[in-house]
Amino acid sequence: MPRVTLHDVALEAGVSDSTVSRALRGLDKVDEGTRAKVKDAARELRFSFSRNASSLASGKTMRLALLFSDALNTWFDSSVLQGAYEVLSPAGYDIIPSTVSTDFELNSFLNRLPYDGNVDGVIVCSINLDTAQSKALKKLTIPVVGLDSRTIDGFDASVLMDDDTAMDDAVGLLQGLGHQRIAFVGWPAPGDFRFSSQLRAGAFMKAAKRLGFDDGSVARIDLGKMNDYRSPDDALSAAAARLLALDPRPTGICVEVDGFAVPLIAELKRFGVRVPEDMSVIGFDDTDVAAAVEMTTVHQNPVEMSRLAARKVLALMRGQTLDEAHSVLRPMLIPRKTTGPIL
Amino acid sequence: MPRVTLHDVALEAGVSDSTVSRALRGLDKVDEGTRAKVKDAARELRFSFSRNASSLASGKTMRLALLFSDALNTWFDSSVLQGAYEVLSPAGYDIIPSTVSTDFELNSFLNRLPYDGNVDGVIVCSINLDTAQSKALKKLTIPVVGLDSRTIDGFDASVLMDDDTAMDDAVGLLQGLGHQRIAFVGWPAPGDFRFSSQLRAGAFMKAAKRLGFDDGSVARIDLGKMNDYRSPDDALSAAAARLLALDPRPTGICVEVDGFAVPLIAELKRFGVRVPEDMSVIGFDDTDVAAAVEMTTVHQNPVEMSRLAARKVLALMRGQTLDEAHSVLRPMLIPRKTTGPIL
DNA sequence: TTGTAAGCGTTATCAA
DNA sequence: TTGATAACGCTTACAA
Repeated sequence: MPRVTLHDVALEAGVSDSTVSRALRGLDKVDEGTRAKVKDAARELRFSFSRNASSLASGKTMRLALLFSDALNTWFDSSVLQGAYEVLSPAGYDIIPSTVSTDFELNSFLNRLPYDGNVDGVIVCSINLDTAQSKALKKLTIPVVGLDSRTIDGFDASVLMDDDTAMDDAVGLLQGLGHQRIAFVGWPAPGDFRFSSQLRAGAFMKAAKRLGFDDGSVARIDLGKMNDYRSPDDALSAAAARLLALDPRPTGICVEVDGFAVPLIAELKRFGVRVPEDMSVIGFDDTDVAAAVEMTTVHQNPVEMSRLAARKVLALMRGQTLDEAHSVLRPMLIPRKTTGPIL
Repeated sequence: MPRVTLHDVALEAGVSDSTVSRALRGLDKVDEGTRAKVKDAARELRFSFSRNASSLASGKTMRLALLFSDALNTWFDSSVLQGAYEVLSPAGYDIIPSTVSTDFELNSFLNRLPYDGNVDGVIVCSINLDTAQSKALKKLTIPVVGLDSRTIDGFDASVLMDDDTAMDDAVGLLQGLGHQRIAFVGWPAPGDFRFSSQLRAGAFMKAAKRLGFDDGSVARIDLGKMNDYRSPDDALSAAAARLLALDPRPTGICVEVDGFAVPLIAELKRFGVRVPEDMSVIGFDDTDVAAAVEMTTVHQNPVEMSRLAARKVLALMRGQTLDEAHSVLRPMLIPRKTTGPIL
């Protein structure tokens, strides 16, 4: 099956190559009559552009890279994929996902980028860059937007969640329900990175302080990295054990992500701790699972966040300037059945 | 930031362009001394290949298209993305997801493909092709593998689940628990397509017959398409209402997908039907949500299926032949807490 | 409004 | 083992 080229269409339509190019790309300064003729020929021959050739000639690749630090089938990452696809695909862009799980991989990615020319833009997801990495980004000629990153440094644009306010809401709910002793349970992240973990734990401590909890009544459980455990179940047991060992034992906890909070509740039950009678639990994300078990959680919408980020790269790739380069979204606390008053 | 080209490296290393190309691609017939020299120059200049130029010259794009009929952030599709990424990325391939939701879109995709030359292969996911479409595929010069499709017609290779056996297991469990009246609840699929719905409904009816249920004791609820409803909640209410209207009312049901089964259970509870006391429910997929609510379901592993499919395209793209082009995987019934004996 | 021709950055063929 | 040189399929000045 020999490739049908622009030239074939030109021959068929009886015009020059450049006219075909112009006609098919919808440029002006083309007689509508010839355009119709060309389109007919193209349709008949089933012509479609070689993106490679177009890219090579024009310098635009019409491709965008999405960089993740976790698996593509996680709730957050797959939502980002979908959101980005929704806005980029109609604009004619292909999206190309990649993942990195170590700083080494991240650095290779970042180092290759500036000289690479294989994509027109990048969305970087849930990755916190260090100073050197941010600096590397600044040298790029293609736009890079950060999504769910800690800082906006180095990014041409970004979309972040306001974790502080969310945490105020969450801790505020526990306080309002009468809880005096509270704790934060960090999620053992996969890979080398610390994600936003440190962020949420820090936000929790700040919120607690702001709301008047004293040091003795606030605990923080840091479980390290997932790789430190033989299995996710082990991490879960560790979390439950450490929680119950706390003295005084907290009656209200925030768990960094829903995906860890839901099985933790089951694990707690196994230890004889009822939720919410003995302990109130608040998660973060509002995934399907959280909704299914009616867990109180902090809702965020990564599809929407990603659409916004994609609109930003798109504008930047088109050479436009953004009126608001850096957006901060407000997550929303959804009280459900895993939080209750002190009995 | 001017692009660093192969030529720049050649200049730096004091050799010809072609030598750089050969050296960097690891081809033989290159003196190891010069190769080292070239590599040094490349590293120093931070050179990386332009995929576009390589593709144009070589005819290989090193890109693979993934075609879905549903959103990228669904459980199944995102798992496929991840599985494919795991095997194709190390092999140097980029993966490019696209979605189609109408037959028209599907046809445009298929028609463009053969003359397109923008990808080296395609994985088609959960899409049932009609005869004309299968025929169109056969003309392609790039390999196309089907994943979770109804038939293997037109595909160079495929990975399917054995829905029949799974259904035998599911219906068998209900029967074993003493249920005399059973029903299948179809999931109102989004978009134009019917996915594997018809397949599972059909498999259910067959399994029931095989196990000795007579026509009067088996019901099948077809809810049409999601687009027919104002909201997913409406579809849910419709399902529950139709179920309860059944006379005699079934005591055991199979629901096409977990994602519909879980909220349906909640809806049933609202109607005063307890699960499993009044009605046993079996789902399909074994998603996180199913596990979280301890629902009996039929487990399948789309990440693993996708890895297998990806290995197949990869081999085909490399011109190898497959010893087993078409694989059928066996799903597994996981009994949990939504099924119980007749009380 | 249309055509000519020079790239774009590689690979591949053929000589050397 | 290396080096010219002609593709690859398109875009884009510039000329007509």
